[in-house]
Amino acid sequence: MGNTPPVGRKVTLSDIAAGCDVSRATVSLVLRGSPLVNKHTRARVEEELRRQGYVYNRAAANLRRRTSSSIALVLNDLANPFFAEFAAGVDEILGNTGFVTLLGSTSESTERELAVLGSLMEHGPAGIILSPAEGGDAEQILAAVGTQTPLLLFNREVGGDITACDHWDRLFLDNQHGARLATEHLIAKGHRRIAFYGGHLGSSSCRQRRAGYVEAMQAAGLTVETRWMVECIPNRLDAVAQSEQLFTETTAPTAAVCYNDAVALGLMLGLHQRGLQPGRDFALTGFDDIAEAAVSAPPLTTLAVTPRARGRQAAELILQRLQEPSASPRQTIVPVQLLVRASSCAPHAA
Amino acid sequence: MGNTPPVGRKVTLSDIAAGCDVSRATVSLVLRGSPLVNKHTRARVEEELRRQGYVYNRAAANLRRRTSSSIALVLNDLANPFFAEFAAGVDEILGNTGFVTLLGSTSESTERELAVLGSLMEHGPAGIILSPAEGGDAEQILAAVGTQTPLLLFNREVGGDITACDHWDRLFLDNQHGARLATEHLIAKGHRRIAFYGGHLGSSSCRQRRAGYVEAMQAAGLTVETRWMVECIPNRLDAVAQSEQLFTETTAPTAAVCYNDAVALGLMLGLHQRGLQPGRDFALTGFDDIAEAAVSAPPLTTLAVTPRARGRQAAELILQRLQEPSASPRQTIVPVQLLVRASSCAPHAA
DNA sequence: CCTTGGGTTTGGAACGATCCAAATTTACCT
DNA sequence: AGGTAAATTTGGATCGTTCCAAACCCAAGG
Repeated sequence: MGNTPPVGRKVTLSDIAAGCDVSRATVSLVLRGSPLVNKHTRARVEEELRRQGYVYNRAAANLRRRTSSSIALVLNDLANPFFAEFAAGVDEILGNTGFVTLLGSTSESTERELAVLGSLMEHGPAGIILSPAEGGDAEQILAAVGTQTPLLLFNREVGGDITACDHWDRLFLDNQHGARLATEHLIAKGHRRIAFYGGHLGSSSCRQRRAGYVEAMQAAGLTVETRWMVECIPNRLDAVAQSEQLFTETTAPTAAVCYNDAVALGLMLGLHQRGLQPGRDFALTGFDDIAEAAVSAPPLTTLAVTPRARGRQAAELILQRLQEPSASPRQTIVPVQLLVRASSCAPHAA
Repeated sequence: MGNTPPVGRKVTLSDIAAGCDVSRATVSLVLRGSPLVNKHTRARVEEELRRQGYVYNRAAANLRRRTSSSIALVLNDLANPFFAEFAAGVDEILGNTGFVTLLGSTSESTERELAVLGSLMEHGPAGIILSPAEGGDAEQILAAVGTQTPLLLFNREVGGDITACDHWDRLFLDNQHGARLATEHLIAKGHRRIAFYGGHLGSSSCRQRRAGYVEAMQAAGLTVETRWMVECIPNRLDAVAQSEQLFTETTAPTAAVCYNDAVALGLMLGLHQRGLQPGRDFALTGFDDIAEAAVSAPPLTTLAVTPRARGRQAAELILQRLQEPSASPRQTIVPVQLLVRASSCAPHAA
């Protein structure tokens, strides 16, 4: 009874139509649950769909309808748990909405970022969520993505002539306020010689966190020593390597606001190597609240940014943008929360 | 000079053809770098492509050519650094090869896994890399992905009737041997009362690791106490909660082989709470070598699995499969390497 | 018996690319 | 100039779906 499904080739809507003797158009209506089609034909068609194991070809449909059902997610560092959580959040929402996530990881390389964006654009995503690589150029990115596809910039500002991109939506953490909170917390603990440790000036988040630190220091009437503002690659390894820079002079800082948790954990190791015990001889704070922060020795005072929730938020923002393509661009700054743990002790010996 | 690019609509190959007075076919040849087209026409067309800001529509091309340029990557837990690194590795290779990664994260839910697979299949991926959720059913997965699309199973076996899926490629860690190495190491340190801590029996990797543990214990003539084989959800939180189970009897173990690093780190916390110092009063080993393992207190002895390299390998395996669709299915077991750190001390007091 | 009209169904032209066989131009040789 | 081979270009069909206007069916009403 009935034809057999085609071999080797995928089952198409025409196969179904032929299989139960109706037109392609009718099958298409059934697939989309149109109320136009008669109950009995619908049943017959649905049976045939099952029988032949039909799978919908969304690419073909998208082509005809001039629509898209994918969102590109381009991240500067997927391996970083912060972004991995973020990606999980994005995918969670997109999956629920019938969109599919096109992933691109740039490993912090701007050339690769452009290549990835170019490649993803060829798949015609409905929108783009981009956490840019450091040192990227706004105009180049704009050239890669065009003006038709809405883009949500996450986490970092991008370099170059930004005015050309003022129609992009933005989702940023309140870096400045977060760093200010951390600094104020250390000041309240009694510290006066406080460093800002780690990060690259190339990234906007680092500049913003430094600004928050400076703000708090000045508000408290404390002097900001430029030799206590140390740059390093924001990972554990370089953070260990550069840590000695804090102790070159006779008067060393007693505390440090660190660019992020990875840097803070690296600094802890560096302190140990100098015979200092973090959380007793030296106070420090991080940023991100990665899983490790709660269980390091000592547990790390840091700023919670709930990356998974940020991912969900980013997905929702881009979906909203698809609803209203011409609404004015939106910049969202999400607050961060100070989590006090044992690493931010009072100064050891006065 | 020349027409203006169309507004609102995307510029197509026909626009270019019209813009420089050649046929669509010629433009198509230029795009694909065919040697057939004359130098001068090529230059003219390329200029026009630039001028109008053309972007290739790969979906349309794929439709016509009956090909695909995407690979689906479905992971049970993207937020886990192990899988995040893996995903980064996959994307690294795929990106270089002109494929795009369709991401799907299932959060360890089998219903969601089926939904995600179904949704991704509609986009017609050339292949699938799947790290299945716990407790999934082979036949259901097979029904979702069909027999046309090659699938690479990563990290875990899947439940149910596997015989139906023996054409799937597989990439697994050598869990059994890894756990055996860890256990032998602890035995060599002088331990005789060794527990196997954490993981779910529902997952094949846990069963394999337990098997390796049992193997080593029996080979050394040591008894395996079933009350020292404790299950827990493989995350830090539950690992802390369940840790007391190791100490219910008068004779407690002096060491534990842990299901993975997260569990081991949780157990460390649990030990602290009992007043035991891991790496001095109690020895333990992990599995995975997550970033944290090297810097925990004490640093964790564990099995390195280099997830990023696994990701690259998975991508390469699936690409090979696309080259030779009918080659016989391949099962790859990758060796793991024991990294000895301070957590695996000798027994404290005999 | 013919009309009217709601409920269903349908052919054929899109969408944006590629393939293929055939047409056109150019180049070269007697 | 004429003829042939090589180089280049091209129309039209096609991939799997959706849209649209038109066609079909059947019962009720005049």
